[in-house]
Amino acid sequence: MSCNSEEEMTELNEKQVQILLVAEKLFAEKGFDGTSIRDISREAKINIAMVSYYFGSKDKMLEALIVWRTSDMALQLENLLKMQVDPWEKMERLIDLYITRVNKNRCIYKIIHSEVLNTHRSINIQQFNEVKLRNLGMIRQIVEEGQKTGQFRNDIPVELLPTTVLGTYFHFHNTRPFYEDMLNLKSDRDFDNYVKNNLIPYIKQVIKALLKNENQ
Amino acid sequence: MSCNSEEEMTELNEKQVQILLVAEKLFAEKGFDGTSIRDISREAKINIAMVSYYFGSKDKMLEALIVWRTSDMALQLENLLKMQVDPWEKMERLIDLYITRVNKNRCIYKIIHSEVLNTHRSINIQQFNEVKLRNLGMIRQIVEEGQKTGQFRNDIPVELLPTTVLGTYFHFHNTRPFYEDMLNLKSDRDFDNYVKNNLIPYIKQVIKALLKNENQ
DNA sequence: GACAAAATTAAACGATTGTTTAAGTTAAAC
DNA sequence: GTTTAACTTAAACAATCGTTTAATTTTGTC
Repeated sequence: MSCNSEEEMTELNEKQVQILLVAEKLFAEKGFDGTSIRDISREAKINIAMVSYYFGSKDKMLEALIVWRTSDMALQLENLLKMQVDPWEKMERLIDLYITRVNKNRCIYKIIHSEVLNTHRSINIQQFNEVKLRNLGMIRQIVEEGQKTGQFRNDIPVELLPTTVLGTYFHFHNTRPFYEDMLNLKSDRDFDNYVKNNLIPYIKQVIKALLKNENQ
Repeated sequence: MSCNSEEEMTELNEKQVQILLVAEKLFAEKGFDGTSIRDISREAKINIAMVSYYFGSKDKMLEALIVWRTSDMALQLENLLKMQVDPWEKMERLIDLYITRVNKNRCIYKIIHSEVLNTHRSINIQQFNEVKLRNLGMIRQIVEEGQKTGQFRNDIPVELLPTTVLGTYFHFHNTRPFYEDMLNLKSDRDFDNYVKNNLIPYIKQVIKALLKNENQ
C-alpha cells in the first residue's frame, strides 16, 4: 500500500512534466482555485483539453503533482542516518537537508498546506503522511544517539521538532513582505542571503539550544 | 496614515458583522477563491446583492474583514509591558497572549497567510504590517529587560522570535491530520488538550532555551 | 503509401462566477 | 398621510469556470 512503484503507473512523460511545472508555479502564485486550466494552458502553451486528456481532471492533476514531488525523500534521509558523525553534526545536516529540500519544493508545500489539508478536498494525502512519519522515525534515531552519549537532554518532544524547523521557515516566507520592509531587503538576492546567513543559522541555534543537556 | 479611527468609517453595523462572521468561517474552510458570494449569502441568509451593497465588492469585504480582526491588539500588549514581573514570567505571558489571540482569530490569520500575502492581490495590508512592527518593538523591550539583569543572552535575533512561536503553532495546525493520526487524537477535545498540555509548553520551552544565558 | 493509434485542436457544453439593475419593501421624518 | 432615504429583493448581466465532443494532425508500424 505504501509502495507505489508499479501499481498505478506514476511515470510521467515529458508533456505531463511540462504541464505540472507550470501548474505548480501558478498554484503557488495564485492558489489552486485561483488558477484556471486556461491559465495553465496559456503559460504552458498547450490546448486546454490536454489537462483532462493527460490527468483526467484538475483535481487529479493536483494529486499527481503532490505524488511527483514527495516521493524521493527517503533515500537522502537514509544516507544521512548511516553517516558516522557526531550527533550535533548529524542534527545540523538534518536541518540543512530539510530546509534545502523544502526550499526546492516550496511551491508544492505551500499548495499542500494551504489548499489540500484542512479544506474538504477529495485528494489522497496518505502517501504524504507516510513520508512524514518515516522522516520522524529517523529523527528519533538521531536524537536517541545524542541521548545515549549524554549530549542531548532526555525529555525532548521529538514529534514537534520538525514542526518548529518547518514552521519557522514557512512562516518567515509567509510574512515575507513584512520582513522585506523591516529588514530592508530590496531584492530576491537580499532575501535569499538573509535566509542563508541569518534564518537558517537561527533555526539551528534554536534546535541546539533545545537539545542541549544542561547537566553536562 | 496609520490612524484610521475616523477617516473611512470603519464602524460596522450589525448586518455587516453578520456577513463578515459567515465570510470568515467559509473563507477559512474553503479559501477565498473557493467561497462564492452565493455561499456566503446562503449561510448568512441574505440576498447576494447585499455584499456589494455593504462592502462594494468581494475584495473589499475581505479587506474590511482583515481590518476588523487586527485592530485591537495594541492595548493588550501595552498592559503586559507595564507589569512589574520577572522577565521570564513576562516572556511566558507574552507567548500566552500571542497564542491565545492567534487561536481566537485563527480563521483570519489563515486567510491572510494563504490568500493575501504573496498572491498578487490588490488588498491593503499596511495596517497589518504596522501591528506586527509595534508588537516586535514591545518584545524587544522585554528581551532588553532580561539582558540587563543578565538572565538572557545578549545575541538574540528578536525579530525572529515571533516567527518561531507563530510558525510552530501554525504549522502544527496546518499539518493537523498528520498529528491526529500519529498521536491518536480522535476528537477536537483531544486535539485542543494536546495543544494546551504539550504544544504550548513546548513552545515556551523552545523560547526559554534560546534566551537562557549559559554563562550564568 | 496505407493504416492505426496517439496527440492536438477549436468549439461548444452547462454551470457558476462577481456584479449590476430596476422594482419592491420598510422605516423614520416631517 | 406624504415624502424621502435606506434597505432588500429577484432577475439579468457578461465573463469565466472545468469538462466534453468531434474533427484534425501527428506519429509510428507494417
